[in-house]
Amino acid sequence: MVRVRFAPSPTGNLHIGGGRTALFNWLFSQSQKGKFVLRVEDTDKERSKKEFVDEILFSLKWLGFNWDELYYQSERFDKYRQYADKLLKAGLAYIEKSPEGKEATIFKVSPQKIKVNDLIRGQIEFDSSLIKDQVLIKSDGTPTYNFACVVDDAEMNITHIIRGDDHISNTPKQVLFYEALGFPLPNFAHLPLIMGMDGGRLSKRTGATAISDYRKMGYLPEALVNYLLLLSWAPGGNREIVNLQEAIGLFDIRNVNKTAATFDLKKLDWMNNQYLKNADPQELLDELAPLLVERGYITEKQFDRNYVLGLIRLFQPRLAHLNDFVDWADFFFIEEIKTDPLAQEKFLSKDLSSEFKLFITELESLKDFNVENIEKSFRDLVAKLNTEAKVLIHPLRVALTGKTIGPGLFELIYYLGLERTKRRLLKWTK
RNA sequence: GACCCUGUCGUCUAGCCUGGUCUAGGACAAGAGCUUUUCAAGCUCUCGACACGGGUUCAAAUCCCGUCAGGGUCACCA
Repeated sequence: MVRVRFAPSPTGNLHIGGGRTALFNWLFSQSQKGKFVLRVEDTDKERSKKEFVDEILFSLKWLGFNWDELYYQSERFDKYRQYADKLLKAGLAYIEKSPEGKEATIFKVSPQKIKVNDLIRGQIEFDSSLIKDQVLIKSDGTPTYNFACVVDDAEMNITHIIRGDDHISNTPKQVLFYEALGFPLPNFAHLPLIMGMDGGRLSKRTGATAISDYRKMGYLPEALVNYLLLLSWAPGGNREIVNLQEAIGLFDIRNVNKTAATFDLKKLDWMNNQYLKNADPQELLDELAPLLVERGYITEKQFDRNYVLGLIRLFQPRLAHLNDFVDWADFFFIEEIKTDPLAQEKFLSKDLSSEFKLFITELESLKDFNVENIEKSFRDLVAKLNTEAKVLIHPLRVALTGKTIGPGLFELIYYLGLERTKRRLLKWTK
C-alpha cells in the first residue's frame, strides 16, 4: 500500500512551492490508490503558529487535496527521544554537554558512500565523510528536523518521499538514520524547484508566494492546480487543460521533469481565463456574492439571483480574475457611475442630444424590450440618420457605463433596463 | 569555496531512455491580420530554441567526455 506524506512547517503560509509538493504527493497517492498523510512539523516552538496551521489546512482543502491522516510532531516528542536513546545505547550516538550543562544527543556519522535511487533523477551518490556529526535531540529536548522526519516517516510507514529539490542534501543524512535505526529505506523522488521570473527563488519580491494570496487575487483553485501541474509535468498529446481527476489517471512520477521551472503569471492568467469562461455561473456567483456584498452592490439577504447570473455570463469570457467582475460590472450596481475622463473627452465632448433622444424614443416604442429588438431599433436609427454604427455606439457605451470597454452594447442595455438607460442618456442631453 | 542537481524558443514544455520519421512540435507572451460594437474570447499568420567544445557513428537534440552557465545545500531552522 502506497503511503505518502506532505509535511509543512507552520512557520508561514502555504506557499506556491509547498502547494506544488502537496499536489504531486496527493496525485501520486490517488493514482496508486494509496494514502495521503499530512504531518505538521511544528517542532520549532518559537516560530510555529496556530494561525499558520489553520491557514495551511485551509489552503490545502481549497486546492482540493484531502488527507487521510493528520499528525503533529509536537505531540510526538517522546518518540524521538526514545529512538535517540536507542542509538545512544547502541553506541551510534553520543551526548554533548554545553557550557551551561545542557545535553544534546549527537549522531556519529561514519564515512561511507551513500547511493540513493531517486525516482525522478536516477542514482545520486554522496560521500558521508563530507557530512559532520548530526544533532538528533537539541539541548532543549526537541528533535532536529532530519531526525524527527526519519522517525515519523518510518513509523507512519511512508513508502514514497516526494519533496522539493532543496531536500536532496538532507537525503544522505536521513539514509544514515534509517540504517542506524534498522528501518527499511523508502523511495525518494525530488521535485524541481519553482523559480521566480527573475530566475531566483520565488519570493515576495517577484510576486505573491502564498496560495491564499492567489485565492484573494481571484484565481480559481482548479486553474492554479492545473498551472502548477504543468510546471515540470506534461500530460502528453500537447494538452494543457487537464483537471485533477483526469490527471490522476495520466500521472506517472517517472515523467516528472528534472529542470527547475519559472513561475509565469501571464500563463496563469490565461489558464484562469480558460477555467473562468467555462465555469458554471452558479458557482461563480457563490464566490462573487460576498465580494459584491462587501462593496455594497447587493445585500446578502435579497438580490435578484437570476439577474446577477445573467451579468456574470456577460463578463465570463473576458475575466482574467474572478474579482475583475466586481470592478468591470460596477455600473450595473451603482446609480452614480463615474465616467472615465479620457473616454468622456474622446466620445462625449460633442453634443449628441438629438441622437440620444431619438434612440430613447425608439427604445420606448419597443413592445418587447429584448436584446434583438434593442439592436434592431439601433440599426434602424443609424440607417435613418445616415451614419455609421460606431460613431454612436462608443458614445452610448461611455454614457451608459462610464467605460470604453465592456460587453456588447445591446446586451448591456438590456440588463440596464429601459429606465436606467434613459436616465443615463438624458444626463448627456441638453 | 566544497558537495549535489540541472541546461530545447523570453517562459512552460514535446522529443532524449529505445540515435535516422526533427528543415525540432505545442502552449503562454510578443507582433500582424480577420471579426468589428470597444475590451476580451475565437480564428489565421509571423517572430523565436537543441548552452559551448570535443568525441562515438554512415547519421547526434538524443550516447560519452570536458567546459561554461544557472540553481540547491552546507544550523542545536524546517
